[in-house]
Amino acid sequence: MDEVSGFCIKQLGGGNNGSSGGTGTKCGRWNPTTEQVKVLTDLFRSGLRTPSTDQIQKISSQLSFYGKIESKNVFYWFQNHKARERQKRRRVLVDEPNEFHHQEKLSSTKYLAELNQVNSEAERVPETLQLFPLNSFREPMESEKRRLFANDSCKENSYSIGTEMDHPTLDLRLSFL
Amino acid sequence: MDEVSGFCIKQLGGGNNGSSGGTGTKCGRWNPTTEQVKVLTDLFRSGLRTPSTDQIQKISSQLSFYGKIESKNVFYWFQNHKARERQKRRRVLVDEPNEFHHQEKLSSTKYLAELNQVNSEAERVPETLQLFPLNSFREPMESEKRRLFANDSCKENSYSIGTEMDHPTLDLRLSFL
DNA sequence: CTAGTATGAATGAAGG
DNA sequence: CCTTCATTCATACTAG
Repeated sequence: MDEVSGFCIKQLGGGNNGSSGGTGTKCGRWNPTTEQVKVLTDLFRSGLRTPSTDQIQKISSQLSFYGKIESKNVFYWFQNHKARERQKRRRVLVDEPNEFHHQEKLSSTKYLAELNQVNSEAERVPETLQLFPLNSFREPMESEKRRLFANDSCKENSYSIGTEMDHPTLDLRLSFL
Repeated sequence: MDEVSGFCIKQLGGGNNGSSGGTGTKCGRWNPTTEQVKVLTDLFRSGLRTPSTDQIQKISSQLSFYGKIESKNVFYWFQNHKARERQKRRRVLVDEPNEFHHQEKLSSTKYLAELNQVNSEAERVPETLQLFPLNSFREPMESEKRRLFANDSCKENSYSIGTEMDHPTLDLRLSFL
C-alpha cells in the first residue's frame, strides 16, 4: 500500500516529478520522488512522528535536493502518514478480529514500527533528533494561520526566519551532512 | 502490503457472485458483487454520503455476507462515489453551461444496470442495516498549534530532464538525526 | 490484442 | 489530531 514494493511505483520517471514538468510549470501539488518518499519513510520508521518546525525545515532542505519541495509538504506528509497508519490499523483490527497479521518477516518493517509506536502512543519520539543542542526553541506562540503556507508559487525569499527566529546558531542547514 | 495479502474474490462454486462481468475475477483488489453494489448504492441514495467509522464497520459486516470485503473498501467506495458524482455534475455544468441539465449522462451500461436493478429488482435483500443514529463524542484533546513555516527555499528544480542528475550520495539516512 | 472507460486505491492538501 | 475533498494511479471490464 504505502510501500512501493516492487510494482506500486507511480510512474515517476527517475528523478523528476512530472507535476512541474516542462509544459507550463504548473505548480500543482507536490509529487514526491521515490527518493524523497524513501527518506521520509525511513524517518517515520525510525520513530519520528511529529517533527518540529526545525526538523521540518531540515528535512525539507535535505529533500529539496531530490526535487522541488516545501516545508509544508513535509509537514503534511507526516500528518497524513501518521493518521493513515493509525486508521489502517484500526480498520484491520475490526476487520480481522480473530486473525493475526501474518507477520511478514522483513517486508513489513512498518508493522514493527507501528506496534512500537502504538505501545507508547502519547508522545514519545525517541528524539535523537536534536540537530544542534543550543536550539532556540521557537515559542509556539499562536500566530494565526494566515500566511501559514505561503503561496504555492515558488518565492525567492531566502530566509524569513529573521523575523522571529533569533537563534544565532550555525544555521547552516546542512550542518549534519 | 496488506493489500495483496491474500484476499481474493474468486468466484466460488456457489457463485452468487454475478459481479459486473464475472469473467476472471482476480485477486489484488476488491471487486464488489452486485449485491454489495446494490446495498451500497441504496445507502447512498438514501442520503448516506460519508459514513462514520462505526457505520462503515456495520456496513462492512453486513456486506461480508455476500463476499469478501473490508472496511476500507466501504470507506473508499463512498469516497469515490461521492467524489465522482460531484465530479460528474461539475463536468456537466462545465460542458453545458447554457443548457438545461437533463438526465445524467448515463453513458455506461453499468449505470443502466444499476438503475434497473434498483428499480425492478425482484430479489430484495433482507438485511437490516441500522446505521444512522450514533453518538460521536470526540475527545477534546487539542494541542497547541505551533507550526508556522517560513518560506523555505523553493527550488525551481528545473534541471534538464535528459541527463539524470547524479546523486552526490547525499546519504542522510538517519545519520544526521 | 488494443483502446477506452469504470472504478478501487492511494495520497496530497486543507479545514476544523 | 480528525475528517473530508480533489486528483491521480492502477487495474478490471468492455467494446471493437
